[in-house]
Amino acid sequence: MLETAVISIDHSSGVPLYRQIVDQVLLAVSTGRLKPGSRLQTVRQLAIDAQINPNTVSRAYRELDIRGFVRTRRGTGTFIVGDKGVARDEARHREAVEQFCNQVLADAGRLGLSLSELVASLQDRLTERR
Amino acid sequence: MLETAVISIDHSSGVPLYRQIVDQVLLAVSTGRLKPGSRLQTVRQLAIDAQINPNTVSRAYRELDIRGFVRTRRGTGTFIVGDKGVARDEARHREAVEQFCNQVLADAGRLGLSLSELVASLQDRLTERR
DNA sequence: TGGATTGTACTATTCATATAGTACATTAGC
DNA sequence: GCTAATGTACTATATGAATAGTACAATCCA
Repeated sequence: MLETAVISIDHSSGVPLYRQIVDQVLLAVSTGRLKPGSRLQTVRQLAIDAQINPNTVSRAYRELDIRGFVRTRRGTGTFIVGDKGVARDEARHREAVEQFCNQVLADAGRLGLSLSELVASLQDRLTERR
Repeated sequence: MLETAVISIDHSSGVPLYRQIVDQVLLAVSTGRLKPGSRLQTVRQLAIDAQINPNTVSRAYRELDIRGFVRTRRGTGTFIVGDKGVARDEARHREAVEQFCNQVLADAGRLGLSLSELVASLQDRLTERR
């Protein structure tokens, strides 16, 4: 039971749930947060945690399996595959940052927060950190 | 024809198209990129540019109209509304920014994205503007 | 006045997504 | 072998989103 809760679902983002799962696992792999052999949450557990249907989780895991990033075994669980995990993929990582920022901006826009004040606030935290 | 193409659609993001439009307009308003009186692209033009259906654009504009951010007039176009900027509570606003940033940092952390690269990416967008 | 432009309404259709519910298959471990 | 846990298959259903197509309404402008 070493699996960490890497996956969190945003029900209001508009992004398909199964896709949020896939994306987050891929990202976690590319950042090294999930290493080969790491065990994902069980289908049922993630379904409970994220308050979604087990079928939806299963679908996401199956897609990851097909794409070769995880290996799934009935009765056992779903695990990150050994050497598919290629050392941190820089391109993918940059893409992830881009997408994440896009989402942040969209959310901010909805809340009426401006880009400049976000940057300012985040920057403060950068300098604060020692 | 002074409207600038503020809106770009990502067909592969999973985010509903009409929602991308709404979000981007809100963001552009909050950053001052779109000012009161600015004219949005026409329904048909944006539909062509973004390669989507005019109905989808219309739906987005209608939502923005209902929420009071734009004013739409047949035969004329769709324009950013004057003072939706409501005199705002600065303290409350700063608090909102703080909370939002906390959430962003939590999400980023879970995904394995560092604060510094986020700030860098967001900063790029600040200077990109024109 | 008349035509061009703009946004809207409406119906129908297609597709993806998510869900519920049930049953089953595989594996681990006692 | 038995049981619990795991993932899977299947059917059915509901909903949202996007599209196509057509017609219409309001406005502007020459």
